[in-house]
Amino acid sequence: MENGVRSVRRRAVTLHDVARRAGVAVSTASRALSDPQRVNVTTREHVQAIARELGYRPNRLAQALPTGRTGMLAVLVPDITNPHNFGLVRGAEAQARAAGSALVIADTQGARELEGAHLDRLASSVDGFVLASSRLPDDELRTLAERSPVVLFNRRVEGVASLVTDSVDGSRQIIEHLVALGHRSLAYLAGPSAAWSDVERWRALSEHADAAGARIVRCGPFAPTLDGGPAAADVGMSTGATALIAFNDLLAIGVLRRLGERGIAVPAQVSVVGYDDIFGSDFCSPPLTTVAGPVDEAGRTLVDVLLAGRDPVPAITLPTHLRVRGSTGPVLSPGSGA
Amino acid sequence: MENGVRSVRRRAVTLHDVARRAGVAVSTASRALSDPQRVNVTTREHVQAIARELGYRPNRLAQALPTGRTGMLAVLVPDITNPHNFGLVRGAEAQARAAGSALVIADTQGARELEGAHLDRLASSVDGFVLASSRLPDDELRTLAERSPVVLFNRRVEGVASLVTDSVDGSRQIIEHLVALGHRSLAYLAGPSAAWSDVERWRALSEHADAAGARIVRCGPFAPTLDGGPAAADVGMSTGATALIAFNDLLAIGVLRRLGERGIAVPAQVSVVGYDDIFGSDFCSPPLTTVAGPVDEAGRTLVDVLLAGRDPVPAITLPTHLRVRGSTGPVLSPGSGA
DNA sequence: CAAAAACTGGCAATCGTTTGCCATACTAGG
DNA sequence: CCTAGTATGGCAAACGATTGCCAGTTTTTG
Repeated sequence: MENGVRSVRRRAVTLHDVARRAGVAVSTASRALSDPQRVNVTTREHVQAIARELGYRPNRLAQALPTGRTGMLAVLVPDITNPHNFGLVRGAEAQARAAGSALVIADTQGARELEGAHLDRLASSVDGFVLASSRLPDDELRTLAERSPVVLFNRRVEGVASLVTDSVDGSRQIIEHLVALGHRSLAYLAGPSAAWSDVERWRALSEHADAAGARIVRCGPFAPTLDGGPAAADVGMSTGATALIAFNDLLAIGVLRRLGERGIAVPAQVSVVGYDDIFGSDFCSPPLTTVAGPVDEAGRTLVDVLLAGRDPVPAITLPTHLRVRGSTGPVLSPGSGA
Repeated sequence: MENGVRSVRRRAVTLHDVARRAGVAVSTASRALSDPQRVNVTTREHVQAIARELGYRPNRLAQALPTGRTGMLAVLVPDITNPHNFGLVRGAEAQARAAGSALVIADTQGARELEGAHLDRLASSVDGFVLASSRLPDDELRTLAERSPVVLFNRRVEGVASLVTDSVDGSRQIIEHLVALGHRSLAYLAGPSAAWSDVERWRALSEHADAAGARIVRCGPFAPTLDGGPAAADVGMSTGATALIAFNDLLAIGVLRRLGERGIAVPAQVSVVGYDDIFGSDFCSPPLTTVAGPVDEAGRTLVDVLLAGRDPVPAITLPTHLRVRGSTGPVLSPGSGA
């Protein structure tokens, strides 16, 4: 009856409180709540009723100590600002929530040291890591994976679980598309050289371009942000290429803006392609042709892999497809235009 | 010398290991690391050296249990997808990191129950909550604030720390701007009615419109997303208004797209305004006139407030300003156009 | 009807750290 | 030289759960 106090006290209701009130031992109370069949139905229901009445909420920290399961998953991204990562985070969040876990987000700023610091900092607090576009060297990742569950996104390392969106095939589709439109001289506007996907994309692009008989040059690296656009656009144009392939959409949109400022018509004078199909790439002007991957699904799957454990270490590849929009068009011979 | 094992074992180095190796009690080891002046300089340095040598990392969970400080902050947003929240998260992350804390992100989907569930779930795992656009009733928020540190973003509740971007003043600026352009008939495309800022914005808009002698009608509510755009645009146009004010930029951009599809020229036939100045509002077409606030700063300040404690409960207002872009223009009399 | 099996509930150790308190040793003051 | 005061380090009790093991009490089985 000392119920009406609605007290100012901060102390939360613990299992001890429940046990005392129910007249049983803590161990029994614990089992009544988490291991139902281990305790007599009447006792169990009594304890559960008391717990409900008292508004008992288990202290997750205290639970985590003996069990080793914290119910937290960490997601490390190189740049929270990049809308690309938000699809990932959204998918991961959804799946984590469904599994009763919460998500810790950290921004590594694409810096190896910061990534390591976060890893150290969080190691004891989370059940596993999703590492998006990790910049850590292969062996460090392998070592890490030995001591805690890790799954890589858009990075492949032998022996470590990973999921990539198939940007190799995406690159093929880009080349195919551009060549079909008559482009023979292309420029790749590179992202950070520490990024695995930059290497992958460039490799695939150049191979397929070769195979298709097109010329492609690599410019950069540029900052993979809107702000990287101007520099990339100018360098790209100076190569004389008729199509610019940007490391990602952020850069591509930045390029588009710069071209607009300079009065260069897209796609009449130059075509532009990106990767990721981020928020905004469908309503920038012109809308961007880009390689889309199922990011939400990626987020969900990554969390799944993390929670499922990984005996045959999975190396998943999610398909991509080229979303053709207004930023690419047929190459115009110099005299054919206006 | 059994160092070279580089073992497969997962067990992390604990304080016990350090203490044993250093030949001191755990308590001494603990103090040597966290309360330096409590222990003799030689002992202290010896312990620290051992700790370093063994690569000791304190288990944050175990630390959190007795101290009550977890070093985690939770940020609850109604929609991770909304780029508006990116800025907030980015700012919060930066400040949290600077303070040695990590960030837990949860998506409430604008649903009261889910928000409550997350709150319950995380209460014991975090040092405090940043609640963005909370949908919880005032008294629940007050109760919550009594038992754990809470700071509200874009919501004001007596007795609870809060920070809002001044959308009241932003609304004034919108009206002033539109009226100056000759608009006298306006429509507000409302967001979720459970959203505090929707109420605020509408109140300020209608007051200022009245004062300026303009007519304004309220339509909706609409989903505050790109997908809400078509419905909002169509209803808005049916009112005969010459300017549409959307609850947020997401909705506004959706509206812009719909108007484009319907062949309605912006701003020639109708002007469009949004709130938030999200990523993309500067490169959609036409670029969106919108009320911008310092979101990054907001994120940082929110975390500051949370960590600082709050004796005179702070109620901060951050200034906003209207960023005029291409989506608003002078009202054209029917005959004056083409 | 006795013995074995199955149920229930409790004791106590454990997870890794922090921290109040006590004991010892050493320093300084009178 | 004795006493009061101050470093220094250790013991052990938290923090709030989980869980292995054991002891009673059923129930089942032959």
